[in-house]
Amino acid sequence: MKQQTIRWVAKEADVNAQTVLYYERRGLLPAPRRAANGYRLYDDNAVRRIRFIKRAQELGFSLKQIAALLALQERQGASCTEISAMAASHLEDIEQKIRDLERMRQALIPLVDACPGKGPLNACPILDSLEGDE
Amino acid sequence: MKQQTIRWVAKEADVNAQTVLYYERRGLLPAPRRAANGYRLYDDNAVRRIRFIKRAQELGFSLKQIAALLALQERQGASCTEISAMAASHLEDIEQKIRDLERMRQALIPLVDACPGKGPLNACPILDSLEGDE
DNA sequence: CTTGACTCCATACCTTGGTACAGGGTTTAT
DNA sequence: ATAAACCCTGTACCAAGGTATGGAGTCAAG
Repeated sequence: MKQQTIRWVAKEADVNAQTVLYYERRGLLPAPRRAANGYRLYDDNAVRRIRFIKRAQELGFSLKQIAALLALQERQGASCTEISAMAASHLEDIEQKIRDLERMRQALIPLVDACPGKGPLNACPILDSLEGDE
Repeated sequence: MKQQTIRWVAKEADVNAQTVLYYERRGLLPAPRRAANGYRLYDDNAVRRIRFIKRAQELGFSLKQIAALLALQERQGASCTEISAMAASHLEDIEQKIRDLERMRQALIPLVDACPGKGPLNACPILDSLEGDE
């Protein structure tokens, strides 16, 4: 398991080297070992850790949540309970966002449909709606 | 149509007075008339304008997009075409976001279902998935 | 031995939609 | 006349997830 530079780990995990530093500052990556010259030394574990972060981001987790997941993962004697709770809560957040967007969509569709796409603005149903014809 | 202070317009439109200033800086509200002492003077049009902004925000439009909508609304001789195009494009953005969230949801559901919610972490399907069992 | 590529650290900048604060003038009420 | 409450301008701050820049040290090749 040879130790490599920040540029190496960044390339392996397909992120920017700056981003690796950023993750370290955010507590998502542990402070790495240092070479004699002060350079950071990374190994495969660091690559795996960054890939973990990326996958969690793809599932919509924020870096803050991911930090919590990683902390749990590290903690000796932790059980699935908290991980499961976080995932379930995050799933609810996502479902809430979907509902919010779905509501916007349902409000927009009739407006887009009703708008002739030409003609004067004073007859535009979209603007009418925004101007508050309630 | 009597002229009133920033506090009044903020209260009428149900926003913070600071927010009114912010909208002015962002070009969403025109620079208002001033009283002799330099105080801003607003009328009902300003209230309507802020409410327009709020309603557009509820439909998911960004302030930048709203500024564009307002500019079109002001422009003499503008037609529905551009408004319609903006709304349609925004609707597509929303639908894309819904698809993205839906994808996350479909990835999360089996994980949450599979996780026993108790027991050791090394058997947690959620962490397994994030650790990259592809 | 010098140039280019890399690293270090610290700090600034970006977007979005505000909110807060400092330091000053004004207005209103007591 | 003085304190509370309001207004002005300009600036800084917040979250989130980075990206960029500056000045300095280091390392490998020609």
